[in-house]
Amino acid sequence: MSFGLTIGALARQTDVKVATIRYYEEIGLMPKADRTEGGQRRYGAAERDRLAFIRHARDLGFSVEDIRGLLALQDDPSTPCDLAHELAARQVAAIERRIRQLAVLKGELTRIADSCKGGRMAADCRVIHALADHGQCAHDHAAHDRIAAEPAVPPPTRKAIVRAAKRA
Amino acid sequence: MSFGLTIGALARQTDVKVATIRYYEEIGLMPKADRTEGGQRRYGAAERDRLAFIRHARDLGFSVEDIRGLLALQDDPSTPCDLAHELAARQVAAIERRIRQLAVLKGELTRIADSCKGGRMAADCRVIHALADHGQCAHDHAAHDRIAAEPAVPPPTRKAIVRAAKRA
DNA sequence: TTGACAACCTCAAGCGGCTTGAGGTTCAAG
DNA sequence: CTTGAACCTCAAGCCGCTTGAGGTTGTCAA
Repeated sequence: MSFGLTIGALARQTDVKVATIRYYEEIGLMPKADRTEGGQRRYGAAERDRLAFIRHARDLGFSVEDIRGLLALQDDPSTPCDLAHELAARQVAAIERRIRQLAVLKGELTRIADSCKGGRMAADCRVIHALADHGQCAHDHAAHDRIAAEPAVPPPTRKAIVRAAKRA
Repeated sequence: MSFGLTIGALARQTDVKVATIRYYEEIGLMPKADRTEGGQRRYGAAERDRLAFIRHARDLGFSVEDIRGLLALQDDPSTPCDLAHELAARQVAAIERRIRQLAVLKGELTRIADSCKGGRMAADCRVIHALADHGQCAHDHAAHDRIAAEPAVPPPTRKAIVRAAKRA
């Protein structure tokens, strides 16, 4: 089964950095790896697949906590997959919100920048003035919601997770 | 000039949290505030305007470091405003990139979620399988560039800034 | 067998941009 | 004069890693 992949080889295959793999082990996303006598990690196909799954889900914008849930599903394939759909749907909705927001911001910024073509002094610069006065804006805008969906159940703190992972 | 605004009143007027205002003072975005005899902060119109400027620029997605540059321009209105335009243009470009990425992600996720309508077991769930296998994806996707533009000159570390602000 | 050297190891701290909390002090109204 | 909301400082926490120091292992050629 095991190919005896080193952590570096695994990193190359999955395009996940070495330090990140160790981090995933620390927080319990990846299992504790087998070790050589000298203490170096060695991985097999199952670990590679799991890491690829994580990588892909991260690329799609899922939070680490979301991924914990998705991995639990994958680990126990007899449970219903409604959770996976709910997470996916929330993620799509969050992405849509974010796209709409960004479109508004882009319009605002473009309008501001176009209204003053540079080369003049800051005192007369429309960019500066527009930033100083939100009243000039065509829309309300607030850029800072996050993409990740908020979990229905308040999750354990990160410190708690790291600690739990260390105990286990 | 000074209305003698308390930090709480300023927070309400600008929609910036009290703790955030103190943080901005710590990192030197806001000047050290005047204090009452008892040591409480009091603000005037100039500070309110500056904070509104910061708030607005943050809403538009500018990083704190970008804002430092924009504020310096505002503080010295005889300098040319090319920097402001460059920052604005970079920000627009970054937003466009981000929107394109998110559109790809959304398409991918929607396709995945639609291909399996829930209610079944995780073993057969397309969402789970699609996450496990990037080969099923219609596009490459990597969600994790940031919106903020990278500065041309490597900036001082954050710690250094906080320390410098404390010395001053 | 040995020596070089890349790749590995752990542990601690850093990044942005705030937020939260503990534990204490000030201020304005009644 | 007393209440109590609002203020103060300082430290630590949040996410999801990344970086760095300082030391050890594994592999290859000479």
